[in-house]
Amino acid sequence: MSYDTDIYNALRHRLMTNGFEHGQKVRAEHLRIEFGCSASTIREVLFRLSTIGLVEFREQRGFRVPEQSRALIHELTHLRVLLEAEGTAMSIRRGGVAWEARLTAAHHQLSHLEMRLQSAQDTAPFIDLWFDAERQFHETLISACGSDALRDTHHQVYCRFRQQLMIEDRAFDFISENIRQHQQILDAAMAGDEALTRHKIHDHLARHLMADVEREPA
Amino acid sequence: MSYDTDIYNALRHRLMTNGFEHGQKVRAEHLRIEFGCSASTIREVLFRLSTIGLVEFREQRGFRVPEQSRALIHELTHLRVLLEAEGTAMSIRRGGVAWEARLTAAHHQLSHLEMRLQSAQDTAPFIDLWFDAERQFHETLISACGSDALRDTHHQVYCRFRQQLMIEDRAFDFISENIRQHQQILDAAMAGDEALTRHKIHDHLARHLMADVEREPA
DNA sequence: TTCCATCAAAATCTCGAAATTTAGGCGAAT
DNA sequence: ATTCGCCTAAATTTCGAGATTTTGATGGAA
Repeated sequence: MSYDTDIYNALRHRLMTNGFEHGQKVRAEHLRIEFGCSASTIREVLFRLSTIGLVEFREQRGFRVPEQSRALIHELTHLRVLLEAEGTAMSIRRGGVAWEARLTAAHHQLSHLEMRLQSAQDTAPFIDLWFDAERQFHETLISACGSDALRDTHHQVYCRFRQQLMIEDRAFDFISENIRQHQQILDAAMAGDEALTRHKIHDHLARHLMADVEREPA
Repeated sequence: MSYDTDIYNALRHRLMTNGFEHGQKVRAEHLRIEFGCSASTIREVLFRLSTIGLVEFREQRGFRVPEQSRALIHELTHLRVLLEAEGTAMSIRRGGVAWEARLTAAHHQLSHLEMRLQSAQDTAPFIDLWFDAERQFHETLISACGSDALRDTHHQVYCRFRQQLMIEDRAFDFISENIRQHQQILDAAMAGDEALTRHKIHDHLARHLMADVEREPA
């Protein structure tokens, strides 16, 4: 793994989790010192990240983290539904036992984590683990779709989605509903029911579309 | 427009049309001389292009244009159908008169060009114009979808698709069928029939999925 | 107080060169 | 004739400096 790529991955991960505030400026100069490399190297990496939308570039004004936007979360959720539903349907057709095994394994990990979350006093130490497990489950869903282009596209959308969502305090408020929905997706997929699986994926992601409605009355 | 961005757009355009051969190495050193800038600047641009898949980066071995792959064309076509059908359906719901006007205009331009193509002796001078007009028509279809994220994603997929397809000798073999299909898409969209529009978009792009079957018997 | 010009500090942007790595040719040994 | 290792040329990667631009603060005028 090259130097460039290391920094690229490190920054991408930080941008997807909680390393930066929305709208905050990304100071290439500071990162240069932190990573101990030249400004050009940082600049390269930031340009790469700007191409997929994880940072915004403005001429002569450097890079900054995109503002959080309810509208953008909607758009990215919509794309996720589109890509994940299609990718999962393709996986059901092409997948086979190996895929079913991977999916069951991913769900088991996630499920196990969510169970522990329900009874935990302090959810903080689980946050990173849960996000990883959730990502793993959703990526496994589409992993047998046979289209690298679809997986790549989904990955980009997913990164931006995760960045927009960041860590919400209410992340685990609906954990029991999450457990139920993940189980339903798994069941439908294992039963080979494409239509039902699409439907359940839509339902699962739709909560991000509902957020506005929830808040309106408050 | 910044220097960086100029070079980015120039190279992207060249990669999408016929500036490079598939699999050919992209020599940063040569481009540096051609564009009269430093190696770092070229490198930045190439990294950006690699993030969306227009060039491939291999550590210590520079950048190269992706190989042409029938499978990849299939995958990108599939994504185009997914994104364009959805985006157009949204445009039908949200778009209004302004969008209908834009779409009619784009189709008129394309249609006019295709008519001239049919009767032209030498199609070569029309190629670039036609590709631009076709892109314009398809981008206009989704232009009122209300989702920047969908438009951005479609743009990336479209760039890669165009690069994979490049200029085929047979580009205009089916020009009369193209005219008919574009007209059908326009009619369905103007009639506000989402389902029919989706269907016609699928039919129109499906010819890229059929290419294998066509060639198999030969 | 508010607005605007000026100036200094900090950040961005581009470049050319040095260090590192790959690519390809040449000749010797099997 | 083929293979292997060496050597040179060419390409890459990284860096730090200098030029340019933005940012933020200070001070004077309305």
